[in-house]
Amino acid sequence: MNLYDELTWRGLVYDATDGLADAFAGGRVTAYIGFDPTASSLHIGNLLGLVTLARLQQYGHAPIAIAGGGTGMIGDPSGKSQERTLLTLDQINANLDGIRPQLAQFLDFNRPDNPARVVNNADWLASFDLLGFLRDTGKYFTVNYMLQKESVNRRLESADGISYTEFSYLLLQARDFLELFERYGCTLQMGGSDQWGNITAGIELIRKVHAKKAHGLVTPLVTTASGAKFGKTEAGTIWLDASRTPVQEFRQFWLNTDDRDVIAYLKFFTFLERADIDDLDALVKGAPEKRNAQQVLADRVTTLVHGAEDATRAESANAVLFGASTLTDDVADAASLADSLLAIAEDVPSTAIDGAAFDGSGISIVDVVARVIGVSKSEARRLVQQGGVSVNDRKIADANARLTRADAIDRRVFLLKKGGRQRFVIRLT
RNA sequence: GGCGAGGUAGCGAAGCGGUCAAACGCAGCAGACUGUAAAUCUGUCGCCCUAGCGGCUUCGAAGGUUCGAGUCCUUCCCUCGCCA
Repeated sequence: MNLYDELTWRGLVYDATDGLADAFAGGRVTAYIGFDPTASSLHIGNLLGLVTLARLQQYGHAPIAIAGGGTGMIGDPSGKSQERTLLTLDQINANLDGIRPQLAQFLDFNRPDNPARVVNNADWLASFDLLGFLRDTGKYFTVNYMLQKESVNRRLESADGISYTEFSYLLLQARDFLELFERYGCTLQMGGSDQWGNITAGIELIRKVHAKKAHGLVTPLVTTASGAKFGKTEAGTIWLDASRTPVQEFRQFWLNTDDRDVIAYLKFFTFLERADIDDLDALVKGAPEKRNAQQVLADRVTTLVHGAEDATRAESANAVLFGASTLTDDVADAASLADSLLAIAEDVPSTAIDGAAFDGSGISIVDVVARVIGVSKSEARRLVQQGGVSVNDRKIADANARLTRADAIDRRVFLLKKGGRQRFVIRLT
């Protein structure tokens, strides 16, 4: 299968310029995607672009990831209904330091024919002088053209309007494409569907300045069947940085994927081939409760982002945490169960509590829940009373209940469950 | 600068001077049902406790009127619209 057909099969082609398939077929294409340094870590909303760049490289094309140190100074109005808060230069630089290695992780810099590049557009954008920019870049665009862009137009109609700063953003991103075209022969820009306007502006600029044809390809917005925003959970954004989103939690996110989404995600985010994905598709349809596709998705994506070692650790930690740990009173079993829970404590949400607190009359369940889960006592009490809390697989619905050392598994560890999918290990010290 | 509208819990949006911790919707959380899925139904959704017709802090900010203010008055701040 050629690259264009593969991208199409995977559902990654939301829109593309005419002739892109021929361009792929005609030889090595240099392509880029820009990433905004809005935070010190990328999140899974950026993942589709990263994986797509990697896919491109596998087919022998040359990927460039732009870390948007320059455009980040301005703020892309695309997909935003409100003016953005400007980041300080210090913040941007700190964020760039965080995301650069993440970008690099997905790409191969050592391929002799098509090495990857990570570049910072501040390298050229920051050094433009205003008059020069207006003459060299601004002159190529009519305001009429810019006003027609969806990102601008929507904001014109909104009550908040759009600042001159963000209005200018389009020119900067167009300039990026031109710059990469000139420096590296880059002829393709990719991005999410909200980037189409920015991308076509760059294509226009290259056509006007060099009379050359450049291409654009945008991927669809990743959606969830339930209508929730992709990449967000009750806990917030799913980050690629393990210090922000622990590997175990990252893996859980993928494991909890809706049946209706899982095949699409496998196509988007993994390198599995068509036959394998078709097999999984059949499994989802035939035996959805086995969650085979979700398992594979979780394993593949976690391995891709965090490496095989951490992915395996997360998998085994979750196996213990969610395993059918029938908590018996058998002393030998208790000891081994306690051992296995303590062994995974570092990889899962866990809290250490001074064991002495459990002596005598012990600690109230509400206090334990509030402390371990990190909610107010009112909320902890509510959780308990609504039957949402169990300790060592025993539901505790009495808000006045207390936990003592004797309640602990082998007198040294508790397994606390909140609702159906949140579990915490409590170590007595 | 002038005129007008408005600022209420994460968001949206009600709210005759008393029974307003504040209707309702969304999001969230929990329960039932399940498959660590979805849908549906139910409950819940400021904080604290000795858990009660309990206490405390909230309705842009500060003052004031009143036995009592989200609701009235004054000043200030902010947002939006129209006009200059």
